[in-house]
Amino acid sequence: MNHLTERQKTLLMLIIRDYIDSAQPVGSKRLAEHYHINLSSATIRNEMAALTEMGYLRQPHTSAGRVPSEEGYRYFVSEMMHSAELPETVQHTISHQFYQSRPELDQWMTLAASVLANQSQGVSVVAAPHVETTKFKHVELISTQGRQVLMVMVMLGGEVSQQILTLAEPVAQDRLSATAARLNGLLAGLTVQAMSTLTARPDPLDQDILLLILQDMRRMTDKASGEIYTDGLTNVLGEPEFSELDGPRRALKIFEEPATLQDLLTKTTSNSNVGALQVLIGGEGEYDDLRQCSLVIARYGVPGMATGALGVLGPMRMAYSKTIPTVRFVAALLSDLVNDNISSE
Amino acid sequence: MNHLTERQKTLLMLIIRDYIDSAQPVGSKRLAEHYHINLSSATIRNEMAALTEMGYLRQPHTSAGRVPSEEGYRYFVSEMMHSAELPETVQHTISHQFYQSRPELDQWMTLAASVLANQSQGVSVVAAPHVETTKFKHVELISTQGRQVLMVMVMLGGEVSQQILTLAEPVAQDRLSATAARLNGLLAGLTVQAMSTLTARPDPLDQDILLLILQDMRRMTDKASGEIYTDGLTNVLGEPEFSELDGPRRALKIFEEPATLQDLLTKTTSNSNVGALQVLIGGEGEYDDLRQCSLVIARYGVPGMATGALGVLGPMRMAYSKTIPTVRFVAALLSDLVNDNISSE
DNA sequence: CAATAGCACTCTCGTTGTGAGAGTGCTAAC
DNA sequence: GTTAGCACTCTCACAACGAGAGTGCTATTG
Repeated sequence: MNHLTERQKTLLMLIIRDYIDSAQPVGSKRLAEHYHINLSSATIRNEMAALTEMGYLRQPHTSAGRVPSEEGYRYFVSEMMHSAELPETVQHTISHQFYQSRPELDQWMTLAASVLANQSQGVSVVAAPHVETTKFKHVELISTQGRQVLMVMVMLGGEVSQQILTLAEPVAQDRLSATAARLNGLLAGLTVQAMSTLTARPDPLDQDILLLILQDMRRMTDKASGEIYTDGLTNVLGEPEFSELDGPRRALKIFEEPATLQDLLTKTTSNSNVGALQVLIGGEGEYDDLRQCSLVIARYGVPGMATGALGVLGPMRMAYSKTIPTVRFVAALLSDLVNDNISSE
Repeated sequence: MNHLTERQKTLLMLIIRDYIDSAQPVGSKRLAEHYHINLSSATIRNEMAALTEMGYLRQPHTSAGRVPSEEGYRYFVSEMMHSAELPETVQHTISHQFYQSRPELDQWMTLAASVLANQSQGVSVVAAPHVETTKFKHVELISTQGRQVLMVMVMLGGEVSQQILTLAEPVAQDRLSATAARLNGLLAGLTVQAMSTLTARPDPLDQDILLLILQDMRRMTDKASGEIYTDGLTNVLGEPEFSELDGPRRALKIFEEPATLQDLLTKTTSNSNVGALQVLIGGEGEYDDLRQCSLVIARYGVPGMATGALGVLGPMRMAYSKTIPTVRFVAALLSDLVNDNISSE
């Protein structure tokens, strides 16, 4: 595959770079003039023909400039992947924001989404970390009124789930506290699997709550990760390809279906390790709604403990050179934060 | 102002109705043919000229049909306001969804946003109810690791706030529980005001936590309502006025600035009672970004206890006849739910 | 033999012109 | 008061056309 001469390589890079910020087909003459390569337009034409032949470029119609093909972008990105680093000043600014925000998960998620969207000028998606082997830590039962009880569950990783239960009949706070205390002793450190093998509790209230806890933990394990945070929708609305075609507009529909989004994030990153970046260009033939878009995703967190995914969606000609390092950096940052949050346990 | 003859009235209604679902200027001939009024196109023209004179209609250019002006929409809406009711079957379907969902606030909010968006084909906004006189009920302190402590606070209305604290030094769960118990006894039922008059606690940990509780309750009171839920963005993206002009596109920017949205919701509904609907047409001269849009808002909840706001944003020619009853119905439904949730206290 | 200059060819795009169609306002007749 | 008729205006869709940009190919050059 990699039978490109050095000259073809730089040419291809230039073309893609130019197209990314002009959004218009780039021709041989323009290329020869704007960038000081010591080549005539004719030579460039020959090379361009070759690159087109090889599938890296495409021409919208006979006499227009060339436009990168998906293959072209892919090549471009693979070059970009290793080299690019976010400028130190930007790194500092971002870290600073994180460390001075309130140390809560949803603050971090929102911030991450915001940073990604601003830096990349695309739409950002951040999926909260999912504790992979959820272990029970603590439950609180708080009577709020009549028959309604607030149940707050804490997992070992710090994940919290709250739920309002409606009991068959009113129960005093004393009895609730006693039940909670007994269950805390019994369940501390257990996984869902371990819990399901327990024998029935003598006290019927204990038994009822136990079942609810089990059910809730299953629910948390089932949905791959918690919530999804998004930012930057308006960034992309202005792009030329979004105002004309309605192809890319369909892509935005994804953001209204959390389930689909979840699926996409987890599926595409499940086989990649934390720290590795994945770039999905033009839906890769699989995702029809993303035909004209690209997606840069990374998994973050502590493998085996808690991981989440985050990424940026944009037009196929998105500013990869900015997006890729940003995604990588934010993923690393969040990994650190998650790690700090878990490690002492 | 209301010097319209009966005939002008029906004509105006017909024109607006037609424009709402055709999105095209409506002419006298079309009107005479499609709807069986016993009038010739010439007569209709005369009436249309009169309506234009009075400011209810407008013509994009000399020889095109008429288009409703903002004033026209306003008239239309005021007629609609009282009469319209949601069909019973739809009412049942919606109620059903609510009563079979998990009885949690954020489930309800999400559902409300979804229902509003689907029914009205616009963008929905739902602001969680804000407990107006926040009263403390209960606090739990749970050691999660080292120096970090999870604080869960429950308010009388069932509102919950959780926060992770980092203490100066590790504290055992026993001591945390004791502190929580003491504070629960001390603070139960108090408002922020009442709390601030308390004298300092003897135990330094108690005192620290007390301050944090106070701070957190202030935070909850300050931000007018809790979170904002949104749905249906893609509904509106397809509308003709959104694909051409970028005026309305700016309106969507609002949804990325929770603060602005908050402001809009609270400001415009603060002087109206729960149950009353407000329709903002074309930004009413105040909101520049909403120039080409309309907004149907209602306040819901239990006045004096906990109220929130909800609404639908759409193009100026939105389906008011569906949106208005839906907004009213969902507001009433949420009011009931909030009421049920609070009343027994 | 790779690089280049030159040239004929192709395709898009913005402009201009034109005619059909839709809608209006006005006046005169019912 | 209502309507028929008519002249007028304006938009919109379509066609023609020329400028401009870009290409591929071939002959020439260092």
